[in-house]
Amino acid sequence: MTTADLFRDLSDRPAPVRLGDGAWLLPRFACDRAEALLAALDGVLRQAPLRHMQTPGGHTMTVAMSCCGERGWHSDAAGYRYTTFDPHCGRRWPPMPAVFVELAVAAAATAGYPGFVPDSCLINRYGADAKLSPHQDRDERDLSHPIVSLSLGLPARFRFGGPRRRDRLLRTDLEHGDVVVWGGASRLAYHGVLPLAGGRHPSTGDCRYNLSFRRAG
DNA sequence: CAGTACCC
DNA sequence: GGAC
Repeated sequence: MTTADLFRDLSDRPAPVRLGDGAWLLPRFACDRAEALLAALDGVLRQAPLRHMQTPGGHTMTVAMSCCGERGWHSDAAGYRYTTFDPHCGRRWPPMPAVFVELAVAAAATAGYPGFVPDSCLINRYGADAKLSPHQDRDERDLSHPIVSLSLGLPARFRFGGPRRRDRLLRTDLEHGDVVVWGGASRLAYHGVLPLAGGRHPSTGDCRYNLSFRRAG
């Protein structure tokens, strides 16, 4: 950490918003690093292109996905799982850029999860009409590690509930640079994203990116 | 039969 | 609600 990091003025950032027990929205947490994150994302996606995965039930996901880090999430007819190789090309997933790791570590620590270090980043691109039905992130080996979720580009209508599918889902808008962290009692909370509204963002054009950081292995 | 990172 |  540099001196500039230590003395960066954080006073213009809104206070964290509690979404549940152990779940926090950190508004605009990544705003000052958004361009560096997007530049690094560009490099990752050149090595591991976005693709529309199949669900085990036989549907094509509307969200386009890729991964970086030691492990990557994958879905096909055989189920959900993490792999150390990209099934698309048979090579390792691209390494996780340092700016990704630093952002995830800092956000997790801010939300009460010191010591979190991701080994996997799932990249989701939401184009027009893309959505993600409510689901749990439960394919990771050790659920004591939180999920760190970064939003870039167009805003999303995010839904966040509890560990049972029937639990009420709250709705909150996620904007460019927002980070959501959930763990502890909220680790298995159902969450989803409503269909993306149209529009244009200066940094990403007509889409939204979500980067979710996990420790999968 | 129950459940769904589904669909209409 | 239905199809998988």
